[in-house]
Amino acid sequence: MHGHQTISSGELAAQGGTTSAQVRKDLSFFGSFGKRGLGYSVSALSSSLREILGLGRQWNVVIVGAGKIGAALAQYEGFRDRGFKVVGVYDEDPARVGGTLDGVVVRDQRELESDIMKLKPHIALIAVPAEAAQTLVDRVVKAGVRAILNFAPTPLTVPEKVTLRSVNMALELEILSYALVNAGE
Amino acid sequence: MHGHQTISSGELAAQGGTTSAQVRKDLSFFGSFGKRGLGYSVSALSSSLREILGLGRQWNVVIVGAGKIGAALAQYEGFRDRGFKVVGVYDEDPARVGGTLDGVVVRDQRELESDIMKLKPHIALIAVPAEAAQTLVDRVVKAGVRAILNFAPTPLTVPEKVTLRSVNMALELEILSYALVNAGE
DNA sequence: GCGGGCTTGTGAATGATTTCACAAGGTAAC
DNA sequence: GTTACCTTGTGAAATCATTCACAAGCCCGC
Ligand SMILES: NC(=O)c1ccc[n+]([C@@H]2O[C@H](COP(=O)([O-])OP(=O)(O)OC[C@H]3O[C@@H](n4cnc5c(N)ncnc54)[C@H](O)[C@@H]3O)[C@@H](O)[C@H]2O)c1
Ligand SMILES: NC(=O)c1ccc[n+]([C@@H]2O[C@H](COP(=O)([O-])OP(=O)(O)OC[C@H]3O[C@@H](n4cnc5c(N)ncnc54)[C@H](O)[C@@H]3O)[C@@H](O)[C@H]2O)c1
Repeated sequence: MHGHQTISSGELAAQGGTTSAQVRKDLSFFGSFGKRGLGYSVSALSSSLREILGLGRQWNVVIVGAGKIGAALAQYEGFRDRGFKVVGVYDEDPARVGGTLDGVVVRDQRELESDIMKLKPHIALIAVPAEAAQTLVDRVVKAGVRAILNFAPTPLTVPEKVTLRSVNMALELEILSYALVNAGE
Repeated sequence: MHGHQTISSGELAAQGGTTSAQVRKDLSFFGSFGKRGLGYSVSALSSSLREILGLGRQWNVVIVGAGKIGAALAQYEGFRDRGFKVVGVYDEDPARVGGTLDGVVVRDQRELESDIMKLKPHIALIAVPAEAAQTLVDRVVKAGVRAILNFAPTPLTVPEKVTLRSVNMALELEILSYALVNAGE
């Protein structure tokens, strides 16, 4: 941020909107990265965290559903920049299959299982309507995917060995709605 | 779900992936909605919660940034279905200004302040590049918006009276990355 | 090499959240 | 009406998370 070589827990806390003690406790979970009296070396901390988070390497991603949000995700530079590479996009709509999104061709969802066996993607993004989401999750899990990020606004279940996270934007708006109704109390 | 008239805390918990005690404690924060021995009336609970969350009414939303994610959000039916209406979309790119997204015309970001004063939207969605996000947040706050949902992967600050929530998809992927690296330990 | 000034790493204290457990109250069958 | 059975609502206990506070360690100037 300032081009400093080193940064203190207090400065990190200010940037992240938390407290210095919190930053130190969190980092101490992984080990001791700081130097007393000085703080943390920005470059050493950054590379240690990248290592710990598994960001040194490339992760391959498939996107299921090439609609509005699926297309936006497929073309999102923020993923590529961070080492997440879209290796496949799938849809059931013949009008979308065969189209191209940021260099990746949209393929028929019937190819999903065989492609996953072949490409061995690490992560699947689920961007289909809520009604179809569980079915697609079951299919990618069966084909071997162990990490899923879901955008459909519906609860999903996965086996224990699979990590599932969900982004629920409508819920976010409902939380804002509640905050607005209860503002100034 | 089953067409039941009534539902127990245990069934709600199973659906939401939590525990029955948790459901009852959470609901008790707002009042007593259940009948002992029977559970909760689905319709009464649903309308009470809609009331409490402020979902009876329509909330007007402006979207700042008509790029890939902004366009997807502008056309997202899930928002309209839940009473969130997109009343304006803004961009700085002349190639996008004047275009139409789901019936809403994209307007020049220079009109942002005057439009907000006029339309009085309740919520702003920020879908511009990270570098521009804080500036746009400051502008919509100054113009009177009290609730913001941010999609740019950057920390933002707002005055205390304003509610800010952020959706950080790259962070979600990093969490999955960490889970994959530490799988089976 | 020594002392002053900073900042880490971490136990202990405090605060928040979740889980437990059960009395109170309701249903329904007979 | 009585009994057998459920489920809520909620204090108390247990767990989890944050904040406090400070000894230990490191840098730097002298
Ligand atoms: N658009 C948004 O901004 C947005 C935001 C948050 C969440 N979501 C959620 O993301 C999901 C997709 O939303 P969208 O707006 O992109 O809708 P969309 O209708 O534009 O896209 C859905 C796509 O999924 C495809 N599809 C349907 N069934 C399929 C199947 N079995 N296999 C493969 N593909 C299938 C459809 O052909 C379509 O292309 C929905 O669950 C929605 O609630 C969307
Ligand atoms: N595409 C995705 O799936 C995705 C997912 C998560 C987060 N995001 C984030 O959302 C933001 C937008 O991403 P995108 O992929 O839509 O990028 P994009 O480049 O497609 O869109 C950004 C838009 O913002 C406009 N813009 C730039 N400065 C502006 C200003 N001062 N006023 C008004 N408009 C302005 C640009 O003209 C462009 O149309 C980024 O911060 C990105 O990190 C995108």
